[in-house]
Amino acid sequence: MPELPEVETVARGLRATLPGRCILAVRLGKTDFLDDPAAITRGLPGRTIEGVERRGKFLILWLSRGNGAPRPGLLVHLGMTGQLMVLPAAQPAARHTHVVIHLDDGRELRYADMRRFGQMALLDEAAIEERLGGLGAEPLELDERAFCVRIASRRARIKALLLDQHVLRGIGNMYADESLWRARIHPTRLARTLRRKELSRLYCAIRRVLERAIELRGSSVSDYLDAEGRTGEFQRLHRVYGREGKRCFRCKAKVRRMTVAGRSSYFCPCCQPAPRVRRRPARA
DNA sequence: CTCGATCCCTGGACGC
DNA sequence: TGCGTCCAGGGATCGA
Repeated sequence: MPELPEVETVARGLRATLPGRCILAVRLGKTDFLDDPAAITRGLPGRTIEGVERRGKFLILWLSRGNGAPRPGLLVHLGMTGQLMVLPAAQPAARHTHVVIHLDDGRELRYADMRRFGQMALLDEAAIEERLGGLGAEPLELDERAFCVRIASRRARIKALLLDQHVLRGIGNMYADESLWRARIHPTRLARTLRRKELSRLYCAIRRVLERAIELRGSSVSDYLDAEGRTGEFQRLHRVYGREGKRCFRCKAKVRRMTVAGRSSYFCPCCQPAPRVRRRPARA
């Protein structure tokens, strides 16, 4: 599952090799996940890739503009199973490859996505800004005070807030659970009940987890691969995610799983004590 | 504002 | 061996 560290790893891989390359042609497979397939096949050829940016879980390939027109960009979201790789044209395409972008150096930028939960759109800069305008802050560019301001007054459960891309952008289910475990906070705690010390622990935990995960090129739990086709290694440092029934690394209690905000949440019932009062709609 | 439910999609795990 | 069923989840959307 590509979250911030995985997308950052892909972005770095693409940034190392794509800028300056010109797009010769585009070939599409299944197109049901593209908002405008024709815009992509018509609009990409002839453009030069100028830069690669990540925003939350989105990637933007900035492209050369034609005669004073607004700057175009290819906006990409990897969804659950999306992979972007730069490979020699001679190499056979992997299964579920749905977008092939031919480059002027004999390589191809390929997008494969088994479940097609991803997105890809060719838009001008204003449209990209508009589309991404609702995103929250970059977790690694936010100081502790600003983090507290965003979280402290909210009534929602902390896990739901961490997953909400309008609050912080880039955190998904794995890194939310890993951060909450490190901060010793139960996923159903209401954000506004978190004490200052807990908020501080959570802020630090998020930073450490994301920074370390980026160093290790992300987590390959299912089929995540980076732009060069390599796996990440941070899954080796996972402490709770996917470890239901196994022993907590801190206290040896058994890791539990419950659904929070519609997603599986793994936590240690001992290190991350549940809130005492659960909200129940009063019913006469 | 916050919640749960629903949909999109495929492969892998599981039960019989 | 083979089939059916369930589940995983990012994000959008809808109704409560």
